[in-house]
Amino acid sequence: MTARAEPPQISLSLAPRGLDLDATLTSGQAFSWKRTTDGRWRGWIDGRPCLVWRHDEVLRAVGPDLTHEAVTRYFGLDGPLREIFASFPDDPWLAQAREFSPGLRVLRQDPWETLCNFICSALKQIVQIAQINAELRRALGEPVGPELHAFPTAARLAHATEAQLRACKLGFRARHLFVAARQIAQGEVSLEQIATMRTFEAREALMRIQGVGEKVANCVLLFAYGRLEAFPIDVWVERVLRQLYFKGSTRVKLARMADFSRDHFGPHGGYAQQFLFHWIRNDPKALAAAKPAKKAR
DNA sequence: ACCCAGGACTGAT
DNA sequence: ATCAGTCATGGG
Repeated sequence: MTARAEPPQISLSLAPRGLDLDATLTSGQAFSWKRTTDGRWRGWIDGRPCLVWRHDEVLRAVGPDLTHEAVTRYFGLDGPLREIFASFPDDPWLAQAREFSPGLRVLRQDPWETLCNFICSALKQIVQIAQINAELRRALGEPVGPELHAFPTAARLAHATEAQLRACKLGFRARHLFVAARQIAQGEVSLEQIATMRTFEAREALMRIQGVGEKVANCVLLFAYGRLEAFPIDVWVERVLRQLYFKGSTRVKLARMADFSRDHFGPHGGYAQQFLFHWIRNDPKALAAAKPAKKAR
């Protein structure tokens, strides 16, 4: 404890009925959280810095202007979890994935930052996306404390130079992010309106943004707008589907896997997708099960 | 040295 | 409509 006066903070607690912070915050949906040396998590909820940790059955979060409602919503603990899980198919792979990390939750994050994160995600590893997020904050974000920068607004990114963006290790994604920022700043696409649209129209609107294809649109719908039916298929989920649900067939096309996923995993398929994604990337048994057949050499 | 990463865009069929 | 080529950069 420092002797200095603390900034005004609100402390709160809730019984989350199971929330695995480590799994949730490292599962490739959020990219601005860092684990502290004592196992807590520093990050942002609704644009406000905070510190989050779990003690037994209680989740604690501390940060200026933080509310119980905001934390509950962010961690997706206000949804009908029991109904969601009950809607899952009786499926041995999904069952294993859920068993691997039962406390994994789908977050509901800020749409703008989530959009940027996934525009930057193309052909990047999760750690690198987090690094880009940190660079953008440091270079262009509003300072809100020592070594603490908010995520830059669309207007700010729109007025940056493409060279500034490239300096944040964006590579070829710099142009995408730059154009996207201008589109949002000029109101060509409204992230607020998207919240009111049906998922299909919301997806089409998102895909009008530069750097946003079907996969990124689905990530934003799932991880920011709470559209649990959105089912992103990245290289990992494609691997799971192909190897475990299509018997390793090499010719099944992406569109068919998307159709299958919608039918098979149901109205909250995106949630199932997140269990599968985390499972295949972290459970050695899953990796072994989904390993492609050895190519003849 | 080589392959891969939570892909999207472009231009040619 | 489908399909290969291309786009930077860092990790394993």
